[in-house]
Amino acid sequence: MGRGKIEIKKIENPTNRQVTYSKRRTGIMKKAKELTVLCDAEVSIIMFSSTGKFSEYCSPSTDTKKIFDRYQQVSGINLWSAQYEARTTFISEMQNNLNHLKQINRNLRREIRQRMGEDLDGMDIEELRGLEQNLDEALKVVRNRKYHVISTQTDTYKKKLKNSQEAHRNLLHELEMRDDHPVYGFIEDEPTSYEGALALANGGAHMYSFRVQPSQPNLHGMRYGSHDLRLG
Amino acid sequence: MGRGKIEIKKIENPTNRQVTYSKRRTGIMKKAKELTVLCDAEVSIIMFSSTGKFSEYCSPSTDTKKIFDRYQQVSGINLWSAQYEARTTFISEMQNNLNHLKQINRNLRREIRQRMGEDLDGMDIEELRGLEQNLDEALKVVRNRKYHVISTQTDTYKKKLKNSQEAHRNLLHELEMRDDHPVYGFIEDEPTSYEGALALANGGAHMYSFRVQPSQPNLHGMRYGSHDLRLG
DNA sequence: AACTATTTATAATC
DNA sequence: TGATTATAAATAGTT
Repeated sequence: MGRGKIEIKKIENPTNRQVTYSKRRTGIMKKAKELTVLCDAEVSIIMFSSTGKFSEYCSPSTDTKKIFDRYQQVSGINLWSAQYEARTTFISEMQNNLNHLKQINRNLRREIRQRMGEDLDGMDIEELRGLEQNLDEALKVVRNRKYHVISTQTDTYKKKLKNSQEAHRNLLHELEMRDDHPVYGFIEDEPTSYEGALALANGGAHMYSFRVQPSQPNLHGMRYGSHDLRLG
Repeated sequence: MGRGKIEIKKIENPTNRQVTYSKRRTGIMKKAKELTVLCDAEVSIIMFSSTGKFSEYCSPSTDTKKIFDRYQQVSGINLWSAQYEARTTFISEMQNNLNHLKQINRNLRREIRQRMGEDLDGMDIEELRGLEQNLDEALKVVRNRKYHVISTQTDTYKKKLKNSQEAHRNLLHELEMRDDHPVYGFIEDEPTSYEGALALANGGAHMYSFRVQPSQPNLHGMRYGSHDLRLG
């Protein structure tokens, strides 16, 4: 339609091509609008000119995204299904892992409660006897360990004290040699015997202050008693 | 264009609407093809009629997916981000939950190991003392429970035995009364005393066979000893 | 689905 | 670019 008929093939003159693109683009968009209104249709048009210029039309009742979703459903072409479905699988597997872990944690908690003498109602004699023996053995090991730690710490303390005393004596000696001034002796204000340390360890105050760094900060402060751990 | 001018508004007659849709759809598709060829453009058209019929056109040099990808880049609109990113967030949160659960799992296992007298190296005297006391108390509770269960079972057993004996006597009595035949007396082949049952419970054979149904089947068989639980 | 009178789109031109 | 216009193309109403 126009002053003359044209052959439908690429317009080589870039200016002409651009002009025609502009005119025909307007025409298509107008037609799309008319179709939308006249026929109550949903239409999405996306186009790029040869120079990369982008234009779109979308019927007002919807948006490009909805058209896109519907397109996928109808066409069966799933444009991002590969990634999407991979994720669905992944999520499903994670969900299973999560549930499995929760179950395991519940069991572990129950075991701890039983090891604390709680929740024993469901146990038969065999199980109770097994638990009793296990606790008995553990108690012995823990006691031995405690005594071992106490004696080690006492030894270390004695050694340090001895070194300190010696250093003090040497200092005194040096001072006496140099200035001939009399100086007060070393004063003991801590128990040095193993027995003393043991007594304190069984109920006394905080004699030893070098605490081991807790390796599980989120459990610290509620070990051997409280089990109010969230999540599972 | 046609026999008469028409107003651009929805065609109420469904048949007319469908006919017009069909004619104009053909027209737009033809225009799109011409535009593609004449102007070397990329065009994507997706449309749905009011009856839900789907049609599409895409310039042959490309495909709808590429057009959409390009559309996303140019428009900045992310066509699938909403669902996709929601999943990303969800996965991330699950990952955190999983890690948290794993950490809790490790802590619970460590506590069990320590309650079994293992893995005590990192514990200071305060902690060891706390554990020792806790084990000691638990042991007492478990022992009491065990004795309680044993005595209850023994009582039940005694009661059953008594009933059985009585039934037997009654039967004998009835027989004697009826036929005047001499019959062998009741034979005891199980210990009936509390002391006997206790002795067995502390190391003997499986006298009591009524086992409680395990409420954690996946832990059954490795309680109080093995902790080879997977996952975490 | 074919026809055709008419409207509409647009190629060439300014 | 934008307006004009002669003409090709599209299509509304009809068969």
